[in-house]
Amino acid sequence: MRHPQLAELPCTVARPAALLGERWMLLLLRQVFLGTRRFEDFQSAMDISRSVLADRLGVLVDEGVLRRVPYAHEGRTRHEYRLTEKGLDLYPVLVALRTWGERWMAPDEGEQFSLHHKDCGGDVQAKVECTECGASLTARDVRVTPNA
Amino acid sequence: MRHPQLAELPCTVARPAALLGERWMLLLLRQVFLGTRRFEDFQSAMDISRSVLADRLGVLVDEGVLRRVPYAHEGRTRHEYRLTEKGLDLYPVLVALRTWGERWMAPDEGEQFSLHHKDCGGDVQAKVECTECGASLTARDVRVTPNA
DNA sequence: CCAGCTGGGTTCGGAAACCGAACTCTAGCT
DNA sequence: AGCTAGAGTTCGGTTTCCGAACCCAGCTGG
Repeated sequence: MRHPQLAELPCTVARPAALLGERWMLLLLRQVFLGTRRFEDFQSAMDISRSVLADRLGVLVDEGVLRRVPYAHEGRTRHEYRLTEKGLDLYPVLVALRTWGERWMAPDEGEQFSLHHKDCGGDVQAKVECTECGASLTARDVRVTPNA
Repeated sequence: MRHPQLAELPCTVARPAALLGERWMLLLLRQVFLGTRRFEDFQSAMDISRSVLADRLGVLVDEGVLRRVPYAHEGRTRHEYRLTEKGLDLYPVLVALRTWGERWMAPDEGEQFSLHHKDCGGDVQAKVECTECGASLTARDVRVTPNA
């Protein structure tokens, strides 16, 4: 199973994992959520090669995670890449990465940036929750059952 | 910045993203959380080449996400790969992927497997939460501030 | 009106990563 | 001693990635 074919497995973990597990994808999304929108800005922020950057942005646009929006800049039409609804909905994945990174890979210098709830100023964290009883769960609290 | 160097950035999103954004890593972790432990089982479940599988498992062991545990099997010593505490703590990332996949990439056939809270049987979901007020947040509810 | 600059890419040839198949090594079983 | 099975390692050929160079459209300045 070459990697591309994995994306067609009928599994809601494998499919996103195959898409976001491509090199650069998560880094690219991190950058998007930090507010980067333009080709040149991605390129200088991440130091990725132009051809691969063009390719990855294209994939994300094809998948409907980003959309290419024209806008006026100094009297010219330019484009920027913006998150769609589908893309915005990836936020928990990125926050989960950060929550894990904070706990297990924290750099000595402390964080580059902070996240706060706009309304109350509180800290932001990813959690796994039971939709029934509202309990906060770890892997050990969950039972996996294969479907028919 | 070649991809490997990204892992040394002092950023708690970039570092995990560089590790898990390597090809196969997320798929491998999915498999681990589904209960796969042995080399041969990973190989047949994912159809990854043996050399790359050996390499990736090695990286995860070096990073402390997995540990190689000897155990007895039909009177012989064998090894299996098991999640460490650090590895178990990646659960929210995988559940976040699944929550997103369910919403945006669901296959027609329905899910391969279900997740339920052992105690109450309820459904399991990843969420972003404010640790202060407990509100459930989206990307739009969060303010990003660069640190000094 | 033509050269130059800038954002946003595409097109190379060489380097790195990946692949399947074959090989190795260790241990028990016959 | 020979066979089997798990767990890798090695090897030659194919993809994918990279940096650098090139392309194109639309101002700007001379």
